[in-house]
Amino acid sequence: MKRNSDLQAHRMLKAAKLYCTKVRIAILKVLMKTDKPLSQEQIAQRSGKKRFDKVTIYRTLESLLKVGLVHKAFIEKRAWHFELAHNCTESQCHPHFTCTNCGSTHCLIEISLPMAKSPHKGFVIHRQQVRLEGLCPACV
Amino acid sequence: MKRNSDLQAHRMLKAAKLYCTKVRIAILKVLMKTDKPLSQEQIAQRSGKKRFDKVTIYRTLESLLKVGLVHKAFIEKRAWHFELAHNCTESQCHPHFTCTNCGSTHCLIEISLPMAKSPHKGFVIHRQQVRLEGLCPACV
DNA sequence: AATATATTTGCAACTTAGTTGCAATTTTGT
DNA sequence: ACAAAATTGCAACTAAGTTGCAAATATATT
Repeated sequence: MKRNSDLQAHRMLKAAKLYCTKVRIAILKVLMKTDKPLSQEQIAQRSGKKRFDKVTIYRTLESLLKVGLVHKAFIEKRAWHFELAHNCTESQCHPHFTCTNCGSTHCLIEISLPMAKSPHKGFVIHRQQVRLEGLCPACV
Repeated sequence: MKRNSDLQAHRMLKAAKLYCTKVRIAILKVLMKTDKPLSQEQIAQRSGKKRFDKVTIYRTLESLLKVGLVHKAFIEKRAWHFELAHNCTESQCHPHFTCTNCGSTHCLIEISLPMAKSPHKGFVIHRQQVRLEGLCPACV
């Protein structure tokens, strides 16, 4: 019995011409169920009792990253965090907010800043990431 | 024979009520001489033949960070990078640009984005960091 | 200048995040 | 069901950063 999210994951992988493997589907489902960027450790914890190897998870995330299905978010506590790439344009994702008090991270999808304009010096800007710090509603 | 930069480092530390130690002065001088954020490894390499212990460097940077003399910049290659806090306002530093081709990082001090406005949800934004990706003049 | 106190430093050992090589397994197209 | 291509899991490793503690240094006081 396949669920909606399974089918959706399948579709995403097919569209990206990636093999539909258990790990990839499991990870996509984990990311579909959350609204926060997750570390490999968090993904491992949430992807079912049969814990996948961390190497596999890293490699899976890398393959999903390469085809643009997920994004890497700024580090908190020195670990990369990943999330589905929905709601993001090619050049800009939503800002990520980290609470300096409790350390939690939130995606502020309501906010978007104008893209930085390249200075005359010959830099070509492709992507922009914004990270915000402050107090979350629970800690204000 | 003390140099200008020594005196300046001394003054900065005095003003911040920190002990004027060799490591702190050496690190401040290293950071004064560069316009890019440096990792502890890079700082170690540049702070003279008598290489300071990395623990010491990390702790020194932390003390400088706490009094606001330096800033931590976004990670590249999974390592924190540090730079003098000059040219930064309380709420926003200049954007950091990383070249996706050669991996070099530049401080784009000419650019500044408007501060993000907090959404109504009760988030209080204190600081904003912007990271840019693209091609540097050498790689265009 | 000598001393007492407070702070900082260096060492060793450890943790955490992420990577590499390779053999075994799984997925896909036929 | 089979072969080719891609993915997975394991073990071992690297790189970044941290902790505890004893020794060394900086500062203020005499």
